[in-house]
Amino acid sequence: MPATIRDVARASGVHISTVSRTFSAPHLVNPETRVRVLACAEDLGYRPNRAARALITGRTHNIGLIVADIANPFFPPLIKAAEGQARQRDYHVFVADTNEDVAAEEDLVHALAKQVDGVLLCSPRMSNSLIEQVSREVPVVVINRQVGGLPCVMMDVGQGARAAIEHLLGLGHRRIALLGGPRGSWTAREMRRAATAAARGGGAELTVLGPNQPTETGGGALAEQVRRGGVTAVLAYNDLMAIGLIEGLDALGLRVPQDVSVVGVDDIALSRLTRPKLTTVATPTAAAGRTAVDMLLQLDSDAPRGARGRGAAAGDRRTTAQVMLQTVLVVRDSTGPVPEPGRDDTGA
Amino acid sequence: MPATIRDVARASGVHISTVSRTFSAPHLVNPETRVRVLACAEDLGYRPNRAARALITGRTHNIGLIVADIANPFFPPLIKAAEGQARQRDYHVFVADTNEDVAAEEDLVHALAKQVDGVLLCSPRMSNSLIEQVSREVPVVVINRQVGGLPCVMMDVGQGARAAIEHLLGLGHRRIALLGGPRGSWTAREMRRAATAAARGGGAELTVLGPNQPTETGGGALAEQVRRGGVTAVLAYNDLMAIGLIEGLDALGLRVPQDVSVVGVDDIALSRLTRPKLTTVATPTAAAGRTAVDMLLQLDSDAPRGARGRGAAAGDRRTTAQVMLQTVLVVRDSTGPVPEPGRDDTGA
DNA sequence: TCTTCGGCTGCAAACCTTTGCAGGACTGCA
DNA sequence: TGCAGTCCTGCAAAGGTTTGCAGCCGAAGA
Repeated sequence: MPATIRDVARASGVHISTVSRTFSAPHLVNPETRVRVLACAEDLGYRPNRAARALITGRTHNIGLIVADIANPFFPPLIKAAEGQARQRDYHVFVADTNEDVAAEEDLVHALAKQVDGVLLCSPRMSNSLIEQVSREVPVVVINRQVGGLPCVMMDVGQGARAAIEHLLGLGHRRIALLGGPRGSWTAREMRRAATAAARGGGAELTVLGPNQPTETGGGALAEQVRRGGVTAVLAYNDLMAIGLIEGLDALGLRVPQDVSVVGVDDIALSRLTRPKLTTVATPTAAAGRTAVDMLLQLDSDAPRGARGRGAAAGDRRTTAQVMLQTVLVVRDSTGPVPEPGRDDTGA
Repeated sequence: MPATIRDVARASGVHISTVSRTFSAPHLVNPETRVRVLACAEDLGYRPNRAARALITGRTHNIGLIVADIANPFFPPLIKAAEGQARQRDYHVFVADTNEDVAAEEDLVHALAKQVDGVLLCSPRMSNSLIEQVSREVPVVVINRQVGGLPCVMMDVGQGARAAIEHLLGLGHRRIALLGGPRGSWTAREMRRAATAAARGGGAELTVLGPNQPTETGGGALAEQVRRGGVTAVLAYNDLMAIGLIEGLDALGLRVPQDVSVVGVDDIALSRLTRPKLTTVATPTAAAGRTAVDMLLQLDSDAPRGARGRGAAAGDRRTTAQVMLQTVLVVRDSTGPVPEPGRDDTGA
């Protein structure tokens, strides 16, 4: 049923190669012929078969986007932005969810490799060496992690963590807890490094709790530890954990921000809707998605287009762009001045 | 660089067709040969090229998933479930976002048509006739809408709305508002129909406000109208609007549920995290995603597999499955008994 | 010993495009 | 009139795979 290039050729009385050129190199075909072909194509509802085209050009005009958990509210804005940017450039995007599983992650990129011109890896959990290995099979741009010389786009959570700690210091807090993220997360390491340094610089004590599941439940589970630790402020790995923690503290009878200040990271839509509204480090997720797509497509057009097969597939011109996006601290209602000493479990 | 079937054939000393069969019809090849071929394939890192396979089989093993807005928290759980189900069946999924735009929606399904075995249309904004038209080009399963005889999976918001209204009636409310959804939404119509009937049955008065943008802002904008209307309870088109409304009411000095009861629809993760926790009609979005994928794949395997080209592409065996998923009312903290009469703007 | 059959493998066409090469029709110039 | 050059078009190979058909080999039955 679907019309092929041959049907159009027959209908318009030209050779298939002319039809092909009408679409892929219009300047090579006589204007009159072109309009005739276009008219027939329109009539028959012809659309070039991308798979067949990919077979010979080596360009699929698809990209893959691999994330740890689609339902984690951090990702949808990124996915949306990436998809929009890609489509504007006439690319379609495969979205895949690894469920935070390393093996699934690897399988996925292999499975997708032949079908895409490149893959976006969001907050991958794979080891660096594994990532480098798969990057030899298919062009890769990494989001939210720095791995070797691979192109990547990061959000400066280090700076964000520092700003958050300084904000807390400014409110008088000196005993602060950091709710760590998942094992193997680059972001988690960066935050820890920066937060520790900032706390030390401000003469405060920072205790690290974790690693943890980066979810609401993961945050809630730490409420008891936070209470026992006697800290007056908490920086959480992300907003979800911060919100979970606030819930948990509430259940223990601790109020935010009167008893404990809490700051999150990401500024997901949700953080504006909870009560208290969450103080958080806003990460430019949409910009990251767009930038990553641009980088990937750039990489792609730099690649040796004609040299298919054995050609120097990669390595020649390693575009080693690594961009760092700025974060900004958004102060809302979940942080406040350190409580007066003399409370049950806060005193020295 | 990537190994082809030919490389494997050469390495294992058999014809390419034998390699092909090793993968797609293993029982046709001698066990010894098979292990040898498999070993060579493994060695060379060979993976069948799906595009080439698609070219001849007519099956891409891809599906398309078209949603109005990836960032709307209603969709991610559905996307996640659909993607998981698809991949389990060895399908990859294209996700595309229409930004609530009808034209984009149509373009998208045409653009995707050649590259997928079927398309999932989530809460489409296209007209019925347009949907039926595109469904002749590519198999379609519609989610959250009933259109002609097309296969679809719906969530019973009618029943949900009825349950919500009955819950409110039970709490003594007799003046209730319905916050309508976007124009052209099937769900919105169903809710309205059911809610009106239920209210009338219970001797209550139901005023419909809308249509509206199905967002937090859309809900917030109605706070003033709700106050002026003097209603004691509100059923919102979805949780986002309900939450926005609660915010708006709060700004006007009205407390939920003491002054006004609010019920949402969807039970997005968010609704458990706001204060007060939202009473809402839970819709089985994940189940809907999985079911829709199953239906699409079923459709696909029913189709005349061999008869490519002119064959009876559709129409023969219209699998007209239309499944309706149950919803359930989740009572939390945003609904309560009707306030005592005598308050400023509630009295008759 | 001859046939038959089953199990396995090779052959080649087909799927739909793109693209280097060559050829045809024309134009303009000498 | 002849020639070079330009524009356009057709030819055919190529890309990686599947699959109907035919052929080979060996075993079983007669």
